[in-house]
Amino acid sequence: MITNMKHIKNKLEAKGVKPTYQRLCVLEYLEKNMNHPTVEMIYENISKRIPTMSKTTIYNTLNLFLENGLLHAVTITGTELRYDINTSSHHHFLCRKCGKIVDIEVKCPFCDGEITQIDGNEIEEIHGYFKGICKECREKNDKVGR
Amino acid sequence: MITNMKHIKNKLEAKGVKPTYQRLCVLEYLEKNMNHPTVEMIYENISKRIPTMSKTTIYNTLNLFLENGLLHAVTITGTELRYDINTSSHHHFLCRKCGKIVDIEVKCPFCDGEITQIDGNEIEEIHGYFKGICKECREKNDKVGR
DNA sequence: TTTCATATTTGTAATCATTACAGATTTAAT
DNA sequence: ATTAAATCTGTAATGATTACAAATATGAAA
Repeated sequence: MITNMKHIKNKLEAKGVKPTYQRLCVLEYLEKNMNHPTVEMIYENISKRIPTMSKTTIYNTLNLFLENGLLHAVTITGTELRYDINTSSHHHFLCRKCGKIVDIEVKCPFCDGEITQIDGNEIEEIHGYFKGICKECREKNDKVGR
Repeated sequence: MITNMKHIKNKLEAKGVKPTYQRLCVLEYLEKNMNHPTVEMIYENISKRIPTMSKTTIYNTLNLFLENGLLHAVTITGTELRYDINTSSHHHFLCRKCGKIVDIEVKCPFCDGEITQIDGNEIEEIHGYFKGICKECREKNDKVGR
């Protein structure tokens, strides 16, 4: 699947965000890399193409995208924010061994948006986080143990 | 309800943690303040009683408690860790207006511990985070708007 | 009780993620 | 082409957390 720049541009304009070159690059990276990258990962990659790219611009752009609903932030590690282009309702799994974050496509009673408040608290966002050992790390561990 | 030091001491010893004075104070504070305090809040309060208390000791102690299952960490804000003495299965709500974190006692399919893995990933921890406007902020807002 | 090894605490410095800010550059309309 | 506004850049500041080494406390052995 090829993510072309025209599609990226349309996506920005549809949300009322002016499509600058830097913004196009950030959004394109996020569409190609859906592994919930850190700011550092995004910066490192885009710096190769745009050597003058500033990390501040990455932060500004990501915050702008967040405000306009182009992204979701994942706070699962507690020490850094991860970014997720997949804004549909889903949960996340963090492996405590390799640090990988994977999407969890699982139904929960809150995902469908039917429940709008709990105990009088108005719900705008729902985040489900699982932590443990991922499939790959478990299999790797089994081999070593044999 | 009075949380006496003897009970705190027993709780530490039951988990194999040597009950030093600093550790007793941190655990006592957490039992009395179940509003998911930050490190700063814990430090500020205990400093009043123990003026020599070091923030590093707070961090060391909290990490020790985490390792020994005396606490849970809440990563809901993304920029700081919050600490929760309530280690039973429950979820959290963060108000984007006042920043308050409240416990959400709601049943979800994962809370009961019956589901131990998803897509081959072994689940050790489950965290449910809701974000929105809390009951108090909503009511306050209604009054102003009238 | 003294001695000594070990664990704990303390304070400072370092690190890492993020934001603030001001100057430089680009954009878009006139 | 001019010019005002928006955007980008780089550095400095902030805030949370950890690293580390010196100081202190603890507990067992003599």
